[in-house]
Amino acid sequence: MSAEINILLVEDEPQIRRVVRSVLEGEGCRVFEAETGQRGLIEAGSRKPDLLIVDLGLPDMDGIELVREFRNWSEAPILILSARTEEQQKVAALDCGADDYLTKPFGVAELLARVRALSRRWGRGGEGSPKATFGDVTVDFSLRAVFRGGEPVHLTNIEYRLLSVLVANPGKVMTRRHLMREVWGPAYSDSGHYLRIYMSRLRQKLERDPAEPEHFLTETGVGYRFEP
Amino acid sequence: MSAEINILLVEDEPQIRRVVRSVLEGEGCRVFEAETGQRGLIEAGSRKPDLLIVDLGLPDMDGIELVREFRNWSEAPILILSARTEEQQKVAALDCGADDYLTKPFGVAELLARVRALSRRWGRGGEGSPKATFGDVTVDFSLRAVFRGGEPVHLTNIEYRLLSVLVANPGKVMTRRHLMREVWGPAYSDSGHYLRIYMSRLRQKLERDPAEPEHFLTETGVGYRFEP
DNA sequence: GCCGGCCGTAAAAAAGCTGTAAACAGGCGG
DNA sequence: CCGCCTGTTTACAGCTTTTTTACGGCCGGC
Repeated sequence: MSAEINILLVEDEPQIRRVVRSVLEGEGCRVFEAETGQRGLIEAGSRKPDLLIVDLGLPDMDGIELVREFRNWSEAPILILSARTEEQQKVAALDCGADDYLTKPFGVAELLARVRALSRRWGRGGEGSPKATFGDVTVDFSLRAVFRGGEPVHLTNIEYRLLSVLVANPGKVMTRRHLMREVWGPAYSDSGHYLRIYMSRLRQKLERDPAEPEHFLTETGVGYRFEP
Repeated sequence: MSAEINILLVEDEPQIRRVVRSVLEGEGCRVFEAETGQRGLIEAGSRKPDLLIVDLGLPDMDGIELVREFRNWSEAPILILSARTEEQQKVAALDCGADDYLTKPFGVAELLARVRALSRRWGRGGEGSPKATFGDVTVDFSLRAVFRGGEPVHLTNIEYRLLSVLVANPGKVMTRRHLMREVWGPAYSDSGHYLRIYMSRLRQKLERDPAEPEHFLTETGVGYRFEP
Protein backbone atom coordinates (compact mmCIF):
# COMPACT_ATOMS: atom_id res chain seq x y z
CA MET A 1 0.00 0.00 0.00
CA SER A 2 1.83 3.13 1.15
CA ALA A 3 5.12 1.30 0.94
CA GLU A 4 8.01 3.06 -0.69
CA ILE A 5 6.57 6.54 -0.39
CA ASN A 6 8.47 9.41 1.16
CA ILE A 7 6.76 11.38 3.89
CA LEU A 8 7.87 14.61 5.49
CA LEU A 9 6.60 15.20 9.01
CA VAL A 10 6.71 18.77 10.30
CA GLU A 11 5.94 18.70 13.99
CA ASP A 12 7.50 20.33 17.02
CA GLU A 13 6.37 17.94 19.74
CA PRO A 14 8.94 15.13 20.00
CA GLN A 15 6.50 12.57 21.37
CA ILE A 16 4.11 12.93 18.49
CA ARG A 17 6.99 12.88 16.03
CA ARG A 18 8.20 9.65 17.53
CA VAL A 19 4.89 7.83 17.46
CA VAL A 20 3.91 9.01 14.01
CA ARG A 21 7.28 8.15 12.59
CA SER A 22 7.34 4.67 14.06
CA VAL A 23 3.86 3.82 12.91
CA LEU A 24 4.49 5.07 9.37
CA GLU A 25 7.80 3.29 9.13
CA GLY A 26 6.02 0.18 10.30
CA GLU A 27 4.04 0.45 7.05
CA GLY A 28 7.16 0.67 4.97
CA CYS A 29 7.25 4.42 4.36
CA ARG A 30 10.36 6.54 4.55
CA VAL A 31 9.85 9.33 7.04
CA PHE A 32 11.79 12.60 7.27
CA GLU A 33 11.28 14.98 10.14
CA ALA A 34 11.42 18.70 10.67
CA GLU A 35 10.93 20.52 13.93
CA THR A 36 10.13 23.98 12.64
CA GLY A 37 8.41 25.54 9.68
CA GLN A 38 11.63 26.95 8.27
CA ARG A 39 13.33 23.61 8.52
CA GLY A 40 10.23 21.99 7.04
CA LEU A 41 10.41 24.06 3.89
CA ILE A 42 14.10 23.30 3.45
CA GLU A 43 13.56 19.58 3.94
CA ALA A 44 10.61 19.65 1.57
CA GLY A 45 12.78 21.24 -1.07
CA SER A 46 15.56 18.71 -0.74
CA ARG A 47 13.62 15.54 0.03
CA LYS A 48 10.77 16.00 -2.46
CA PRO A 49 8.28 14.14 -0.27
CA ASP A 50 5.28 12.36 -1.76
CA LEU A 51 3.18 13.37 1.23
CA LEU A 52 3.43 16.19 3.73
CA ILE A 53 2.14 15.94 7.30
CA VAL A 54 2.11 19.30 9.05
CA ASP A 55 1.27 20.43 12.52
CA LEU A 56 -0.48 23.80 12.43
CA GLY A 57 0.94 24.90 15.78
CA LEU A 58 4.58 25.36 14.91
CA PRO A 59 6.79 27.59 17.04
CA ASP A 60 8.29 29.77 14.31
CA MET A 61 5.56 30.16 11.70
CA ASP A 62 1.93 29.39 11.04
CA GLY A 63 1.44 26.00 9.47
CA ILE A 64 -0.90 27.55 6.94
CA GLU A 65 1.93 29.69 5.70
CA LEU A 66 3.98 26.57 5.19
CA VAL A 67 1.17 24.95 3.25
CA ARG A 68 0.89 27.96 1.00
CA GLU A 69 4.62 28.07 0.32
CA PHE A 70 4.78 24.37 -0.35
CA ARG A 71 1.87 24.56 -2.77
CA ASN A 72 3.82 27.05 -4.84
CA TRP A 73 5.94 24.30 -6.26
CA SER A 74 4.48 20.94 -5.32
CA GLU A 75 1.18 19.15 -5.80
CA ALA A 76 1.88 16.44 -3.27
CA PRO A 77 -0.97 15.83 -0.84
CA ILE A 78 -0.91 17.56 2.53
CA LEU A 79 -2.37 16.25 5.76
CA ILE A 80 -2.81 18.70 8.62
CA LEU A 81 -2.47 17.74 12.25
CA SER A 82 -3.73 20.23 14.78
CA ALA A 83 -4.87 20.64 18.31
CA ARG A 84 -7.15 23.46 17.24
CA THR A 85 -10.71 22.40 16.71
CA GLU A 86 -12.09 25.72 15.55
CA GLU A 87 -13.83 25.35 12.29
CA GLN A 88 -12.29 28.47 10.87
CA GLN A 89 -8.84 26.96 11.18
CA LYS A 90 -9.87 23.89 9.26
CA VAL A 91 -11.51 25.88 6.51
CA ALA A 92 -8.49 28.14 6.15
CA ALA A 93 -6.07 25.22 5.97
CA LEU A 94 -8.14 23.24 3.49
CA ASP A 95 -8.68 26.25 1.29
CA CYS A 96 -4.98 27.00 1.20
CA GLY A 97 -4.27 23.69 -0.43
CA ALA A 98 -4.30 21.12 2.35
CA ASP A 99 -6.13 17.91 1.55
CA ASP A 100 -7.11 16.62 4.96
CA TYR A 101 -7.30 17.85 8.53
CA LEU A 102 -6.99 15.68 11.60
CA THR A 103 -7.45 17.04 15.10
CA LYS A 104 -5.43 15.90 18.07
CA PRO A 105 -5.77 13.66 19.83
CA PHE A 106 -6.10 11.15 17.01
CA GLY A 107 -5.82 7.41 16.74
CA VAL A 108 -2.94 5.98 14.79
CA ALA A 109 -5.23 3.68 12.86
CA GLU A 110 -7.22 6.64 11.56
CA LEU A 111 -4.05 8.50 10.69
CA LEU A 112 -2.83 5.53 8.72
CA ALA A 113 -6.15 5.14 6.94
CA ARG A 114 -6.12 8.79 5.91
CA VAL A 115 -2.54 8.53 4.73
CA ARG A 116 -3.51 5.51 2.69
CA ALA A 117 -6.50 7.32 1.19
CA LEU A 118 -4.34 10.29 0.20
CA SER A 119 -1.51 8.30 -1.28
CA ARG A 120 -3.94 6.03 -3.11
CA ARG A 121 -5.43 9.05 -4.87
CA TRP A 122 -2.10 10.58 -5.58
CA GLY A 123 -0.36 7.51 -6.91
CA ARG A 124 -2.42 7.29 -10.11
CA GLY A 125 -0.27 6.77 -13.12
CA GLY A 126 2.69 8.50 -11.62
CA GLU A 127 5.64 6.70 -10.12
CA GLY A 128 5.18 3.16 -9.14
CA SER A 129 3.95 1.80 -12.45
CA PRO A 130 5.17 -1.71 -13.11
CA LYS A 131 7.56 -1.81 -16.03
CA ALA A 132 9.85 -4.29 -17.69
CA THR A 133 12.94 -3.43 -19.69
CA PHE A 134 15.20 -5.32 -22.06
CA GLY A 135 17.56 -3.95 -24.66
CA ASP A 136 16.14 -0.62 -25.81
CA VAL A 137 12.58 -1.76 -25.18
CA THR A 138 10.40 -0.95 -22.18
CA VAL A 139 7.00 -2.41 -21.48
CA ASP A 140 4.68 -0.34 -19.30
CA PHE A 141 1.99 -2.66 -18.03
CA SER A 142 -0.21 -0.07 -16.39
CA LEU A 143 -0.27 1.94 -19.61
CA ARG A 144 -0.47 -1.22 -21.68
CA ALA A 145 2.10 0.37 -23.94
CA VAL A 146 5.45 -0.63 -25.38
CA PHE A 147 8.28 1.75 -26.21
CA ARG A 148 11.45 1.21 -28.16
CA GLY A 149 14.12 3.81 -27.82
CA GLY A 150 11.49 6.16 -26.43
CA GLU A 151 9.20 5.76 -29.43
CA PRO A 152 5.91 3.97 -28.90
CA VAL A 153 5.50 0.65 -30.68
CA HIS A 154 2.05 -0.50 -31.60
CA LEU A 155 1.29 -4.09 -30.64
CA THR A 156 -1.74 -6.10 -31.56
CA ASN A 157 -3.82 -7.65 -28.83
CA ILE A 158 -2.39 -11.10 -29.35
CA GLU A 159 1.11 -9.75 -29.70
CA TYR A 160 0.77 -7.91 -26.42
CA ARG A 161 -0.62 -10.88 -24.55
CA LEU A 162 2.13 -13.10 -25.86
CA LEU A 163 4.74 -10.56 -24.87
CA SER A 164 3.23 -10.26 -21.40
CA VAL A 165 3.37 -13.97 -20.74
CA LEU A 166 6.94 -14.20 -21.92
CA VAL A 167 8.16 -11.16 -20.02
CA ALA A 168 6.42 -12.32 -16.86
CA ASN A 169 8.61 -15.42 -16.84
CA PRO A 170 12.12 -14.25 -17.69
CA GLY A 171 14.67 -16.93 -18.38
CA LYS A 172 12.08 -19.66 -18.16
CA VAL A 173 11.33 -21.99 -21.04
CA MET A 174 7.67 -21.72 -21.95
CA THR A 175 6.22 -24.69 -23.76
CA ARG A 176 4.18 -24.08 -26.86
CA ARG A 177 1.19 -25.63 -25.18
CA HIS A 178 1.44 -23.29 -22.22
CA LEU A 179 1.89 -20.18 -24.34
CA MET A 180 -1.04 -21.02 -26.53
CA ARG A 181 -3.29 -21.61 -23.57
CA GLU A 182 -2.34 -18.32 -22.01
CA VAL A 183 -2.87 -16.35 -25.19
CA TRP A 184 -5.65 -18.10 -27.06
CA GLY A 185 -7.38 -19.88 -24.22
CA PRO A 186 -7.68 -23.55 -23.35
CA ALA A 187 -9.73 -24.50 -26.38
CA TYR A 188 -6.95 -24.16 -28.91
CA SER A 189 -4.92 -27.26 -29.54
CA ASP A 190 -3.12 -26.00 -32.61
CA SER A 191 0.27 -27.58 -32.98
CA GLY A 192 1.88 -24.20 -32.59
CA HIS A 193 1.71 -22.74 -36.01
CA TYR A 194 0.25 -19.45 -34.77
CA LEU A 195 3.07 -19.11 -32.33
CA ARG A 196 5.71 -19.07 -35.03
CA ILE A 197 3.84 -16.37 -36.87
CA TYR A 198 3.37 -14.13 -33.85
CA MET A 199 6.85 -14.78 -32.57
CA SER A 200 8.10 -13.65 -35.91
CA ARG A 201 6.07 -10.47 -35.63
CA LEU A 202 7.25 -9.79 -32.10
CA ARG A 203 10.83 -10.20 -33.19
CA GLN A 204 10.39 -7.92 -36.15
CA LYS A 205 8.93 -5.25 -33.94
CA LEU A 206 11.18 -5.56 -30.92
CA GLU A 207 14.45 -7.25 -31.84
CA ARG A 208 17.45 -5.37 -33.12
CA ASP A 209 18.04 -8.05 -35.75
CA PRO A 210 14.97 -10.26 -36.17
CA ALA A 211 17.06 -12.92 -37.89
CA GLU A 212 19.28 -13.29 -34.84
CA PRO A 213 17.08 -12.73 -31.82
CA GLU A 214 18.71 -11.74 -28.55
CA HIS A 215 15.69 -11.81 -26.26
CA PHE A 216 13.07 -14.06 -27.80
CA LEU A 217 14.87 -17.37 -28.17
CA THR A 218 13.46 -20.55 -29.57
CA GLU A 219 13.89 -23.84 -27.75
CA THR A 220 13.63 -26.30 -30.56
CA GLY A 221 11.01 -28.94 -30.01
CA VAL A 222 9.76 -27.36 -26.80
CA GLY A 223 8.77 -23.73 -27.08
CA TYR A 224 10.27 -20.30 -26.48
CA ARG A 225 12.24 -18.47 -23.85
CA PHE A 226 12.55 -14.80 -22.99
CA GLU A 227 15.96 -13.54 -21.93
CA PRO A 228 16.32 -9.92 -20.67
CA MET B 1 -14.76 26.96 -7.30
CA SER B 2 -17.14 24.03 -6.84
CA ALA B 3 -19.58 25.56 -9.27
CA GLU B 4 -21.16 23.34 -11.86
CA ILE B 5 -20.30 20.10 -10.22
CA ASN B 6 -22.90 17.39 -9.59
CA ILE B 7 -23.17 16.01 -6.11
CA LEU B 8 -25.17 13.04 -4.96
CA LEU B 9 -26.19 13.09 -1.31
CA VAL B 10 -27.22 9.78 0.22
CA GLU B 11 -28.72 10.49 3.64
CA ASP B 12 -31.82 9.30 5.41
CA GLU B 13 -32.37 12.17 7.82
CA PRO B 14 -34.45 14.84 6.10
CA GLN B 15 -33.12 17.72 8.21
CA ILE B 16 -29.53 17.00 7.33
CA ARG B 17 -30.46 16.52 3.71
CA ARG B 18 -32.13 19.89 3.69
CA VAL B 19 -29.29 21.82 5.24
CA VAL B 20 -26.57 20.14 3.22
CA ARG B 21 -28.48 20.60 0.02
CA SER B 22 -29.16 24.26 0.60
CA VAL B 23 -25.60 25.08 1.55
CA LEU B 24 -24.16 23.24 -1.43
CA GLU B 25 -26.61 24.79 -3.83
CA GLY B 26 -25.66 28.13 -2.39
CA GLU B 27 -22.21 27.45 -3.78
CA GLY B 28 -23.57 26.71 -7.21
CA CYS B 29 -23.49 22.92 -7.14
CA ARG B 30 -26.24 20.72 -8.44
CA VAL B 31 -27.40 18.39 -5.71
CA PHE B 32 -29.27 15.11 -6.12
CA GLU B 33 -30.65 13.27 -3.14
CA ALA B 34 -31.28 9.69 -2.19
CA GLU B 35 -32.85 8.45 0.99
CA THR B 36 -31.66 4.86 0.95
CA GLY B 37 -28.63 2.95 -0.17
CA GLN B 38 -30.49 1.16 -2.93
CA ARG B 39 -31.85 4.40 -4.24
CA GLY B 40 -28.39 5.91 -3.91
CA LEU B 41 -26.83 3.33 -6.18
CA ILE B 42 -29.54 3.84 -8.78
CA GLU B 43 -29.18 7.60 -8.67
CA ALA B 44 -25.42 7.29 -8.88
CA GLY B 45 -25.77 5.19 -11.98
CA SER B 46 -28.09 7.60 -13.71
CA ARG B 47 -26.80 10.98 -12.47
CA LYS B 48 -23.08 10.28 -12.72
CA PRO B 49 -22.16 12.56 -9.83
CA ASP B 50 -18.75 14.18 -9.64
CA LEU B 51 -18.81 13.79 -5.87
CA LEU B 52 -20.62 11.42 -3.57
CA ILE B 53 -21.62 12.30 -0.01
CA VAL B 54 -22.78 9.28 1.96
CA ASP B 55 -24.16 8.76 5.41
CA LEU B 56 -22.87 5.53 6.87
CA GLY B 57 -25.99 4.91 8.91
CA LEU B 58 -28.50 4.16 6.22
CA PRO B 59 -31.64 2.22 7.00
CA ASP B 60 -31.41 -0.44 4.32
CA MET B 61 -27.71 -1.11 3.84
CA ASP B 62 -24.34 -0.32 5.27
CA GLY B 63 -22.85 2.79 3.74
CA ILE B 64 -19.57 0.97 3.33
CA GLU B 65 -21.27 -1.49 1.06
CA LEU B 66 -22.47 1.41 -1.04
CA VAL B 67 -18.96 2.81 -1.24
CA ARG B 68 -17.64 -0.51 -2.37
CA GLU B 69 -20.26 -0.92 -5.05
CA PHE B 70 -19.78 2.60 -6.32
CA ARG B 71 -16.04 2.14 -6.52
CA ASN B 72 -16.57 -0.77 -8.87
CA TRP B 73 -17.29 1.57 -11.70
CA SER B 74 -16.42 5.11 -10.69
CA GLU B 75 -13.45 6.93 -9.29
CA ALA B 76 -15.29 10.04 -8.26
CA PRO B 77 -14.38 11.23 -4.77
CA ILE B 78 -16.46 10.08 -1.82
CA LEU B 79 -17.06 11.98 1.40
CA ILE B 80 -18.49 10.06 4.35
CA LEU B 81 -20.81 11.58 6.91
CA SER B 82 -21.37 9.58 10.03
CA ALA B 83 -22.50 9.82 13.59
CA ARG B 84 -20.18 6.99 14.51
CA THR B 85 -16.94 8.14 15.96
CA GLU B 86 -15.30 4.74 16.39
CA GLU B 87 -11.96 4.68 14.73
CA GLN B 88 -12.59 1.30 13.21
CA GLN B 89 -15.50 2.66 11.22
CA LYS B 90 -13.38 5.42 9.79
CA VAL B 91 -10.57 3.07 8.86
CA ALA B 92 -12.94 0.65 7.19
CA ALA B 93 -14.66 3.35 5.18
CA LEU B 94 -11.44 5.02 4.06
CA ASP B 95 -9.87 1.73 3.10
CA CYS B 96 -12.88 0.77 1.02
CA GLY B 97 -12.34 3.75 -1.24
CA ALA B 98 -13.78 6.74 0.58
CA ASP B 99 -11.64 9.88 0.47
CA ASP B 100 -12.74 11.74 3.57
CA TYR B 101 -14.71 11.12 6.74
CA LEU B 102 -16.63 13.72 8.66
CA THR B 103 -18.35 12.97 11.96
CA LYS B 104 -21.64 14.50 12.98
CA PRO B 105 -22.26 17.00 14.23
CA PHE B 106 -20.25 19.00 11.77
CA GLY B 107 -20.12 22.62 10.76
CA VAL B 108 -21.29 23.59 7.33
CA ALA B 109 -18.17 25.65 6.75
CA GLU B 110 -15.98 22.64 7.31
CA LEU B 111 -18.17 20.51 5.09
CA LEU B 112 -17.86 23.05 2.34
CA ALA B 113 -14.12 23.30 2.76
CA ARG B 114 -13.74 19.55 2.51
CA VAL B 115 -15.96 19.43 -0.55
CA ARG B 116 -13.81 22.14 -2.10
CA ALA B 117 -10.63 20.23 -1.27
CA LEU B 118 -11.98 17.05 -2.83
CA SER B 119 -13.30 18.64 -5.97
CA ARG B 120 -10.13 20.67 -6.38
CA ARG B 121 -8.13 17.44 -6.41
CA TRP B 122 -10.53 15.77 -8.74
CA GLY B 123 -9.95 17.84 -11.83
CA ARG B 124 -6.19 17.47 -11.72
CA GLY B 125 -5.23 16.31 -15.15
CA GLY B 126 -1.91 18.05 -15.52
CA GLU B 127 0.12 20.41 -13.38
CA GLY B 128 -0.65 23.50 -11.44
CA SER B 129 -3.99 24.83 -12.56
CA PRO B 130 -7.01 22.65 -13.05
CA LYS B 131 -6.54 22.71 -16.80
CA ALA B 132 -5.32 20.31 -19.42
CA THR B 133 -3.82 21.27 -22.75
CA PHE B 134 -3.09 19.35 -25.92
CA GLY B 135 -2.57 20.69 -29.40
CA ASP B 136 -4.57 23.92 -29.65
CA VAL B 137 -7.17 22.68 -27.17
CA THR B 138 -7.43 23.54 -23.50
CA VAL B 139 -9.84 21.95 -21.06
CA ASP B 140 -10.76 23.95 -18.00
CA PHE B 141 -12.19 21.53 -15.49
CA SER B 142 -13.28 24.07 -12.96
CA LEU B 143 -15.24 25.92 -15.62
CA ARG B 144 -16.32 22.67 -17.28
CA ALA B 145 -15.39 24.38 -20.52
CA VAL B 146 -13.30 23.50 -23.53
CA PHE B 147 -11.49 25.98 -25.76
CA ARG B 148 -9.86 25.49 -29.09
CA GLY B 149 -7.56 28.18 -30.29
CA GLY B 150 -9.18 30.50 -27.74
CA GLU B 151 -12.67 29.88 -29.08
CA PRO B 152 -15.06 28.02 -26.80
CA VAL B 153 -16.20 24.61 -27.99
CA HIS B 154 -19.50 23.26 -26.82
CA LEU B 155 -19.45 19.69 -25.58
CA THR B 156 -22.50 17.73 -24.55
CA ASN B 157 -22.58 16.00 -21.20
CA ILE B 158 -21.47 12.64 -22.48
CA GLU B 159 -18.78 14.12 -24.65
CA TYR B 160 -17.39 16.03 -21.71
CA ARG B 161 -17.41 13.08 -19.36
CA LEU B 162 -15.69 10.93 -21.93
CA LEU B 163 -13.09 13.60 -22.51
CA SER B 164 -12.51 13.95 -18.78
CA VAL B 165 -11.86 10.28 -18.25
CA LEU B 166 -9.48 10.12 -21.18
CA VAL B 167 -7.58 13.26 -20.30
CA ALA B 168 -7.27 12.16 -16.68
CA ASN B 169 -5.25 9.14 -17.80
CA PRO B 170 -2.81 10.40 -20.41
CA GLY B 171 -0.96 7.76 -22.35
CA LYS B 172 -2.93 4.97 -20.80
CA VAL B 173 -5.00 2.55 -22.81
CA MET B 174 -8.53 2.68 -21.47
CA THR B 175 -10.58 -0.41 -22.16
CA ARG B 176 -14.00 0.03 -23.67
CA ARG B 177 -15.55 -1.51 -20.60
CA HIS B 178 -13.87 0.96 -18.28
CA LEU B 179 -14.78 3.97 -20.37
CA MET B 180 -18.38 2.93 -20.65
CA ARG B 181 -18.67 2.39 -16.94
CA GLU B 182 -17.22 5.77 -16.16
CA VAL B 183 -19.40 7.59 -18.65
CA TRP B 184 -22.68 5.69 -18.80
CA GLY B 185 -22.64 3.92 -15.47
CA PRO B 186 -22.48 0.29 -14.47
CA ALA B 187 -25.75 -0.79 -16.05
CA TYR B 188 -24.61 -0.47 -19.64
CA SER B 189 -23.01 -3.54 -21.06
CA ASP B 190 -23.19 -2.36 -24.64
CA SER B 191 -20.37 -3.82 -26.66
CA GLY B 192 -19.01 -0.34 -27.17
CA HIS B 193 -21.08 0.99 -29.97
CA TYR B 194 -21.82 4.29 -28.27
CA LEU B 195 -18.18 4.75 -27.66
CA ARG B 196 -17.35 4.82 -31.37
CA ILE B 197 -20.00 7.40 -32.03
CA TYR B 198 -18.92 9.73 -29.27
CA MET B 199 -15.27 9.22 -30.03
CA SER B 200 -16.07 10.25 -33.55
CA ARG B 201 -17.78 13.38 -32.28
CA LEU B 202 -14.95 14.23 -29.95
CA ARG B 203 -12.49 13.88 -32.76
CA GLN B 204 -14.56 16.00 -35.08
CA LYS B 205 -14.74 18.72 -32.48
CA LEU B 206 -11.19 18.59 -31.14
CA GLU B 207 -8.87 17.00 -33.66
CA ARG B 208 -7.13 18.95 -36.37
CA ASP B 209 -7.88 16.19 -38.87
CA PRO B 210 -10.58 13.84 -37.55
CA ALA B 211 -9.62 11.22 -40.10
CA GLU B 212 -6.09 11.04 -38.72
CA PRO B 213 -6.35 11.65 -35.00
CA GLU B 214 -3.27 12.81 -33.15
CA HIS B 215 -4.57 12.71 -29.58
CA PHE B 216 -7.48 10.31 -29.42
CA LEU B 217 -6.02 7.08 -30.65
CA THR B 218 -7.81 3.80 -31.01
CA GLU B 219 -6.33 0.58 -29.73
CA THR B 220 -8.11 -1.94 -31.86
CA GLY B 221 -9.78 -4.68 -29.92
CA VAL B 222 -9.07 -3.03 -26.59
CA GLY B 223 -10.22 0.56 -26.30
CA TYR B 224 -8.84 4.07 -26.69
CA ARG B 225 -5.86 6.08 -25.58
CA PHE B 226 -5.31 9.79 -25.09
CA GLU B 227 -1.92 11.17 -26.09
CA PRO B 228 -1.14 14.83 -25.23
C1' DG C 1 23.90 -36.29 -50.90
C1' DC C 2 18.97 -37.07 -50.04
C1' DC C 3 15.07 -36.93 -47.00
C1' DG C 4 11.95 -35.57 -43.43
C1' DG C 5 10.80 -32.93 -39.57
C1' DC C 6 10.91 -28.31 -37.72
C1' DC C 7 11.11 -23.50 -38.10
C1' DG C 8 10.60 -18.60 -40.03
C1' DT C 9 8.56 -15.37 -43.35
C1' DA C 10 5.51 -13.65 -46.67
C1' DA C 11 1.72 -13.23 -48.80
C1' DA C 12 -3.82 -13.75 -49.66
C1' DA C 13 -8.48 -14.67 -47.62
C1' DA C 14 -11.79 -14.34 -43.88
C1' DA C 15 -13.53 -12.43 -39.83
C1' DG C 16 -14.28 -8.95 -36.92
C1' DC C 17 -13.94 -4.29 -35.59
C1' DT C 18 -14.25 0.71 -36.44
C1' DG C 19 -15.75 5.40 -38.24
C1' DT C 20 -19.32 8.15 -40.12
C1' DA C 21 -23.66 9.57 -41.72
C1' DA C 22 -28.33 9.71 -41.10
C1' DA C 23 -32.77 8.57 -39.15
C1' DC C 24 -35.47 8.11 -34.78
C1' DA C 25 -37.17 9.31 -29.97
C1' DG C 26 -37.72 12.07 -26.05
C1' DG C 27 -37.21 16.18 -23.13
C1' DC C 28 -37.33 21.14 -22.68
C1' DG C 29 -38.27 25.88 -23.51
C1' DG C 30 -40.60 29.15 -26.13
C1' DC D 1 -48.06 22.96 -30.16
C1' DC D 2 -43.76 23.37 -32.40
C1' DG D 3 -38.86 23.37 -33.04
C1' DC D 4 -34.32 22.58 -31.07
C1' DC D 5 -31.03 19.99 -28.75
C1' DT D 6 -29.40 15.69 -26.95
C1' DG D 7 -28.96 11.01 -26.75
C1' DT D 8 -29.99 6.53 -29.01
C1' DT D 9 -30.59 3.41 -32.76
C1' DT D 10 -29.70 1.78 -37.47
C1' DA D 11 -27.07 1.06 -41.67
C1' DC D 12 -23.05 0.64 -44.30
C1' DA D 13 -18.39 1.34 -46.24
C1' DG D 14 -13.56 0.74 -44.99
C1' DC D 15 -9.91 -0.89 -42.38
C1' DT D 16 -7.15 -3.81 -38.98
C1' DT D 17 -6.39 -8.02 -37.12
C1' DT D 18 -6.61 -12.78 -37.31
C1' DT D 19 -6.53 -16.93 -39.71
C1' DT D 20 -5.46 -19.57 -43.59
C1' DT D 21 -2.36 -20.93 -47.08
C1' DA D 22 2.02 -21.36 -49.29
C1' DC D 23 7.01 -21.56 -49.75
C1' DG D 24 12.04 -21.74 -48.61
C1' DG D 25 15.87 -22.60 -45.20
C1' DC D 26 18.12 -25.17 -41.49
C1' DC D 27 19.68 -29.47 -39.43
C1' DG D 28 20.32 -34.25 -38.19
C1' DG D 29 19.84 -39.06 -39.71
C1' DC D 30 20.76 -42.27 -43.01
